[in-house]
Amino acid sequence: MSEITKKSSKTAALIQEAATNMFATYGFDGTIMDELAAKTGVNKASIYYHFGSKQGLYEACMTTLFSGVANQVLAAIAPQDSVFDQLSAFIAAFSQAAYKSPNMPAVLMREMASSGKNMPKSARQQMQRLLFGLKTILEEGERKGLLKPIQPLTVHMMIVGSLSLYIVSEPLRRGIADAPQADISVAEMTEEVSNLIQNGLKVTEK
Amino acid sequence: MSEITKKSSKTAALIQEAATNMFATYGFDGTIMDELAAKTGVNKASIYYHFGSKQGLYEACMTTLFSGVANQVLAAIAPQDSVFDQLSAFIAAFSQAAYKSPNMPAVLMREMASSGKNMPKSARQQMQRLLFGLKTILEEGERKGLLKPIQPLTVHMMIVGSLSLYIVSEPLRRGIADAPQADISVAEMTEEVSNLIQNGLKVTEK
DNA sequence: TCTTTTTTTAACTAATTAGTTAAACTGTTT
DNA sequence: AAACAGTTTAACTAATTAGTTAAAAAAAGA
Repeated sequence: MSEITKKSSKTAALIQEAATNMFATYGFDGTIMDELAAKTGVNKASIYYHFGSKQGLYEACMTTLFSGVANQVLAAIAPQDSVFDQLSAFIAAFSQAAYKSPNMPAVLMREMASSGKNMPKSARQQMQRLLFGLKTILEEGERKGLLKPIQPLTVHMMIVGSLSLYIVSEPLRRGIADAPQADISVAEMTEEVSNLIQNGLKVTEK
Repeated sequence: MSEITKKSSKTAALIQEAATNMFATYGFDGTIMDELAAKTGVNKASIYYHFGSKQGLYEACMTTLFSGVANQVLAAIAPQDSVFDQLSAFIAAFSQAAYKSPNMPAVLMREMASSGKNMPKSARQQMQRLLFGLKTILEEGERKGLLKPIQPLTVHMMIVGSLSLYIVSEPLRRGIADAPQADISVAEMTEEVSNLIQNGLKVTEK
């Protein structure tokens, strides 16, 4: 073990995991370092030893939380597939990534509401890469005469906005006892979003 | 003047307006009462006199912020119109309401990320009424054989999620200087969302 | 105009919060 | 085994935060 010991990496990871959950649930200001220490069983000074400050901890959490999102989504897209399959794969992969890590959409929404001022550059870049990947699909579809022209940002917002809102609202929807039938699973939601977007963009015969 | 004086209603309104902006920007925990007092030029004790507590102030702000949203949207729908026009009017009215009051989508997103735990019942009811109004349109469209079957919640999430995310991300998008052409106006976004959803739901000839 | 009620104020309070210190403990290297 | 480096700890600190008090000021009512 050279720079980082086993113990230290375990402690740091434990802190980071708990902190990510708290930041997603309570926001930056609502996450209290004493509570985080209590939650992890780690002494508060250890947190400062490993991460330097609350802000430093936040940035580490965000960097990890958003790292790989774009990779996962872009990796799910096979360029030789039809643009419809590419689009479908994009939506499904984003949905899966967000569902597997609900802290990500929650933080994304908080950061957007705060004008992204605490969002590290690396996280922003991940979002940019998503938009660019989607743009590539849409442009190809338009070029082949299969998809209608549309602003990539519109489609991006519809995918990210709807699925993020759906996923983070799960606890709230579960609490609404008067509308049990109104709720749907993430798989169903994803498929419906995907179908609607594909049908909405598909060039139809006139 | 009986229960509430002119001066008191002016002061309370001034506090509430400034507080709403701050809650939307910084969240509940990030909004500091001393700063709110400084921003309004009102003594902090006056805030407590009028609203009782920070939580009481928050609830007053939220109640006002969300009041009328459903009314505005539902009022924009003419039941004798085609379901496409109804849908279009729904989307346009929500977009306008959110754009005119960007604090609303910002708070909505924050509250969703926090499982809505600080969201007053009245605000929740407004959202429920929106979903119900949309459900009515979709069911009518399906009954008439004009719209494909789809879960109202899916469409609701797509409208609210995409437009809210778009509107609150405006400051962030403006800050991204390397993609000026990638941005679009709210009118264009609204129209594209509306067209895509309508085309995506439209029953086509086989 | 006087009395009552409402509102605002300056100053204060107790609790909370992010962060710090230096010693003790643990792990690594020679 | 000793020296060095890394990590954790208990206790502490200064600043901040939500909230309070009682008097002064303003507004309303008779």
